Amino acid sequence: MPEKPKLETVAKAAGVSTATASQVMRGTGRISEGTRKKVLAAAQRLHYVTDGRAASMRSGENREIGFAIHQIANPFNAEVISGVSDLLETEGYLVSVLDSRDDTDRQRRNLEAFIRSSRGGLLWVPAEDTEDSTFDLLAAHDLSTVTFLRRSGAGRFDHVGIENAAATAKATQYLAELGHRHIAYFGGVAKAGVRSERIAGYEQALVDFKLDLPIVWDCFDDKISGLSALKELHAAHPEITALVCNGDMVAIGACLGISQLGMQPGREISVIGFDDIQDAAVATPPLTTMAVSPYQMGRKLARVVLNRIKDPEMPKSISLIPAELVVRETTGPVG
Amino acid sequence: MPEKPKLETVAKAAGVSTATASQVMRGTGRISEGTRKKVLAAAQRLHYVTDGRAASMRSGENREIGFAIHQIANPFNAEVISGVSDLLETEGYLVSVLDSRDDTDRQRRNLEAFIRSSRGGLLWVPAEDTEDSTFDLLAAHDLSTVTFLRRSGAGRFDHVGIENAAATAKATQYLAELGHRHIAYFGGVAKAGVRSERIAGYEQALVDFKLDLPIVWDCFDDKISGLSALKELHAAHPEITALVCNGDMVAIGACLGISQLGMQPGREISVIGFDDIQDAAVATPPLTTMAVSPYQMGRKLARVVLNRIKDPEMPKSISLIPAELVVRETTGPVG
DNA sequence: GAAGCATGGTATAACGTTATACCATCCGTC
DNA sequence: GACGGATGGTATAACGTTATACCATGCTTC
Repeated sequence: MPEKPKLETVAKAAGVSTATASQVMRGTGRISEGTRKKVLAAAQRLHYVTDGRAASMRSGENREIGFAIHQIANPFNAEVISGVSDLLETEGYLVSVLDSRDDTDRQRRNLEAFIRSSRGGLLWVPAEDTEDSTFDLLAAHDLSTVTFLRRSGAGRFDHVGIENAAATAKATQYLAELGHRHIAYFGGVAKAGVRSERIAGYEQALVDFKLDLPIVWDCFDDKISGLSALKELHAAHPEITALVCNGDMVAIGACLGISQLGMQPGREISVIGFDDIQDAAVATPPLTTMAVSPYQMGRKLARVVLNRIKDPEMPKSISLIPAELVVRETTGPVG
Repeated sequence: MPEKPKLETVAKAAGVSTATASQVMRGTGRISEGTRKKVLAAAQRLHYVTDGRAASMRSGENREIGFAIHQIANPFNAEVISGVSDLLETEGYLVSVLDSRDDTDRQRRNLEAFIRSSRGGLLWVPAEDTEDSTFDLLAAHDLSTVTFLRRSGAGRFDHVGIENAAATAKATQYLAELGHRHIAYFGGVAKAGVRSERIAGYEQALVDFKLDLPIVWDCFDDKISGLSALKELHAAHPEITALVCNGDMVAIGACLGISQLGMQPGREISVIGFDDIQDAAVATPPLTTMAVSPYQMGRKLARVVLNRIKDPEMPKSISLIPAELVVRETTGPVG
């Protein structure tokens, strides 16, 4: 295996200086067609690839964007990543993903890695319970950072998120209009962040429609947890006829539980999910849910970070995207 | 916002040379406790983080490993990533993921990015139809590269994969022993790679058990495609009583289709999936499938790349992991 | 043919680390 | 008190690029 080729190798092979070779590789347009061809041919032949570390150190530019995410194994997030990369790729950037799995230590190591390598920009879904010191660390190194979904950091970063409270209020209102009076908030465990915003919207709607006191039922946001938690909830509160859920996975789990109890989702108990993941439409029965387009959110996120890179001085922005009620078959009039 | 701190800043603040500061940060153990404390304090105060580009360029080491994957939005792959990172993190490495979505152009850009940044190691699930030139490119830059799942590159890389042929042979054998004679291979579209290995195992078993001629039914590997493809298959070949599937998603889709046709998976038509994703166990009915532990495969993958980094001269290795038949409720005697 | 200018090439000093080699002290020993 | 060996600190040359400034050449133009 030959030595890794560097610019010097290419330049020598083409019979020019490294300065010239560099200009050809960057396409400054100052080099004559003849020498350009020679250099390009040599580069191709030697499989030359610029050393991005040296280039980025010298030029201060880095076209690799980091995405620090809380959970890669999540179809919603996967779609977001697609949206982000599609847009950034058209601008010549590229997105590398680090998964913290909602572990704050791992998250810190991941973010430090992004700082170490001086990524050109940083997209970040902060883990639940992220320490203030982590926000401080990031603020101290001005990478162009955008927080996503979970807003924190005291306005020191751009943010893209969902109108959570408005969404759950809308869901609750819809159920109220169908005649439901005993509506629970179902799923999730966090006390702060996104979930607390959603619970706030739900509680506000209960007040507005003069409904029963809120019941918030904790459980992890996956199908299996949702299934067993639904049974517990039904045992403890048989009066409940409708659920506003923290996510589609847990909502589908709840529907499974309802079926296993010999009832039917949308008849005895209505269920509204959140996210509109792919499975929601093909679940049995198809799930009523609050839809936000993760792909579109990803594109928005990309646009925000590009703006920040272009103009680091611009005041921080906040973009909140509304969720839309998609009625399928897990909701119906109280009966 | 203050300037980004560099080693010089820290050294000055602590009243020592950059050489000393560097030694403290790296923990060479040659520096006295007193100065060590001073430097560490200054570093902390200034939120100093080593510039990995400079460090890696000078030292030739890079503790960031790249994972070029064909599809991030895939629960199997997500588990693999967890396994890889867990093991690598204990060794002080860190895994960043690039998703090519089975697009060979995007894949090439991604791999070039890894080469540009001289990642310490490279894990790679080659996209279907990867060009030879891409393998050449990688071979020319000896990053420690390990291919995963899809074997190619003419033995120039280490490889970790699944015993595909043996697995589908085992699945087919099990169905044959239940009395099935008309067994189809269901799902997938690729003509080469993993799927062709699996089809080979299936066909071999048909021969061994003197069964009907093979029927291979193409369709994309997701639930919805599986659902409609099953109906087409049943219309075209009503004699078929069992399916060996290319993946769990498509198998679950097939089960949905069977139900919609008024039959019951495991009764009129038996179905065996592949992968044993989380949903397989909670599907209705629970899916019989060929299980491989993605998490364990991830750990294996990590071990292989670590060995390669430690000893670049060692001959290339191939590790094939067997799949195990997990019997649930979608298979039963022919009847 | 001298002045002015565009064109195309190059020498060189950064960028922020780390590895090497070197130097100053101090301590103990005979 | 001269010598040998730790111990702990530092000056300096890389690593592979790119930006800047500079230089040589040839072409206009009057």
